[in-house]
Amino acid sequence: MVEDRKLAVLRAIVEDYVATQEPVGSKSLVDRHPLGVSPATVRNDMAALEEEGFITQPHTSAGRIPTDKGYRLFVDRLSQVKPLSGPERRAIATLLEGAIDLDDVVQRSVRLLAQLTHQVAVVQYPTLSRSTVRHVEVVALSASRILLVLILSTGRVEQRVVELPDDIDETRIAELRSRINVAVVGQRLEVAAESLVALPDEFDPGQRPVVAMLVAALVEATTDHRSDERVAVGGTANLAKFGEGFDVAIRPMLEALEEHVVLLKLLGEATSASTVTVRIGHEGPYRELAATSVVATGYGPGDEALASLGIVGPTRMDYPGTMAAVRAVARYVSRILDEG
Amino acid sequence: MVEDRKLAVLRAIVEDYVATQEPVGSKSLVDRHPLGVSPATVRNDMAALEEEGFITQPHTSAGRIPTDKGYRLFVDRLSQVKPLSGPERRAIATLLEGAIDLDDVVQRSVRLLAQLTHQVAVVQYPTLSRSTVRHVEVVALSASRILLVLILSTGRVEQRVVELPDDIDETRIAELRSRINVAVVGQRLEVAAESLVALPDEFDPGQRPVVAMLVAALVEATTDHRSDERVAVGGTANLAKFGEGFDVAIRPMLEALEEHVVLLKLLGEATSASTVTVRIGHEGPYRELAATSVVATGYGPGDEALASLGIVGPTRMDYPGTMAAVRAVARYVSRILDEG
DNA sequence: GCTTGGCACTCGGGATCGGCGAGTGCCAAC
DNA sequence: GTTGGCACTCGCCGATCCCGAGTGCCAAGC
Repeated sequence: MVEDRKLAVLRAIVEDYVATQEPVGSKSLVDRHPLGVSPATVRNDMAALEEEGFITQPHTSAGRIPTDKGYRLFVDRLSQVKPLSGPERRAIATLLEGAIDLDDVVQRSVRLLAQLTHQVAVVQYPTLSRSTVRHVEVVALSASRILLVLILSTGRVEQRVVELPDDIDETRIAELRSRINVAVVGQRLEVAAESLVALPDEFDPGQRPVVAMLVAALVEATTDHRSDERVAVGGTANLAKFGEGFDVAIRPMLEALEEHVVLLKLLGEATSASTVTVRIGHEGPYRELAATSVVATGYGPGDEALASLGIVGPTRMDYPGTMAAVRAVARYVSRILDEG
Repeated sequence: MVEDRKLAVLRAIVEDYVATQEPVGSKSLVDRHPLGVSPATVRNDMAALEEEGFITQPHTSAGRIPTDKGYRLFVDRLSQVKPLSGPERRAIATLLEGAIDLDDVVQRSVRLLAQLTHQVAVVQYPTLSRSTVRHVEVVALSASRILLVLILSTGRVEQRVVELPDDIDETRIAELRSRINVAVVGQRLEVAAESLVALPDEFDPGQRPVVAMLVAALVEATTDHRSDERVAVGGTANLAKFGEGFDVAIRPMLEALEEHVVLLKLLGEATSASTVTVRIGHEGPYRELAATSVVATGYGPGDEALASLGIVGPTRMDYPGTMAAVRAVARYVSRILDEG
């Protein structure tokens, strides 16, 4: 079947190009792959593939390299997922299980991902808005200074200091603490914010101003999405692999990595926890990143995606291996979050 | 005075080289600086400076560039501190004052430093060991799971979950909370750790195992210096300025930036809060970083250095400007920490 | 009708080479 | 100690050339 062989040729081109970083010609292709046909035949197929836009020549009289469209076809139809090796799985499991707290989980994941894929890894911190309130602590730092500590189901801790106009005694604080907790523990953040807003009305008129101040600080802490934008980046040193194509590839990537908003947008397209999303080259909104691809997926306890993680690298990358690594890490992280 | 002019020549060479990135010759030197002598004279001085090891020629028949020794002399004796502009000072102040919590302060500082210096900025999180305990919170997550939250004077929060063998009721927890706080609030971490170790003995023998478990977790949290090693890195995109000398300069830097331990060692030499330390090229322990310099200083409330911050960049950098920026940021950050 | 070997052609990359010019060191004169 | 003059050095740049990998096309073969 001719069509099948054409696809086999495309697959072979992608694999060779990713491995060697050099345009691949018809001769070397038949040498390295058991296609069972002559170079001339492969040339015909290549001409057809080029016609259809899957491959291109950097210049006349050079081999072919895949286009973004070619990579896309490869990723969608030609690549089978490459399962991780046993040792790799074990390494992931043991490394992540040693994590102490949420920060540590994120840090470790990002390192892990960078090591496994040899690319730049990006891990978004779990979103605040989808997590629930585990506990609210009210502490008197001095007679009129109150420290509020908000502990979330994901292990995240937010804190705010509130300066009160008047002194307040321990009994009051204890009462406040218990009533606030009764009102919000176990609720999702958005819901908790609503419950909080209604809270001052339940108190004596005399106390309401104080309660209102505390509530305001808490609401601010729950609705402040600044921290949603936190990401950890790792494996930047892998950029050094390039060497060639500096301006085209590395500079824009370094810039993007600084801009966490951009990163989040890139990752954000991948919201489902069960699928690995691949954005190839120009497919994204950023023209400067035309030479880079993003492989990302959501993660979180259950099948609910609290946040995304993934890698950013050159379009010319090992997609099957990378996708497998991203998926594996996402699963393990989700499991850890489930237990914690 | 001849010796004076030789130093003036050195200063001019450093300034020109930093500005143009190109070896500077005798002719262009006299054109751009009011030395009041002819190129020939400058050549004589240059020969002497080269003899003494302050400058060198990349190859015969090229201009001169400063050696590490030349930069050292320049930094120590020839450069006068370049005060920041008013707008710059104001920008620093307003940006840092908008910070919400410790994390935010660090993040903002690192960005600021990167922007001001156009180099890669590194800020170490305040060391745990020198800060004091502000509050310890004990929260029951379930009947037998306890969450410990340790809040420090620097605004840092550490948390640990402890699984108890038996259930524990709220009264006990309240008692534990209050006694633990009485024992440690206001103490430095090392002291607090000691107070904690003695604590179980004050309880009934029946309660001691539980107390001991909580204490162990707290002691671990206070003495765990893992978190001392936390650093924030920013401005990596500034590395793209290089372009040339990729392998020699950028690759090792990217690698060092990944290795936080290495970074800390580099910054760590700068422990004093009042002086800005400069390490030039080969002066440090890392041979791979021979093409890079570090400008760093300590910071912290009062004159006590809780941690370090600084920048890493090519030896060929604007030392006066960079030193001024590093010092200014350190001062403002210290002030913020003082108030918070 | 696909496949294949042959063949002329293209063109980028590396090697070679010569001229240009910035910069030097030295020396004699001031 | 400073200066102008001068011969010399050597890296950079552009021009030229050649090689070889790779192509497209065509005619013959299965």
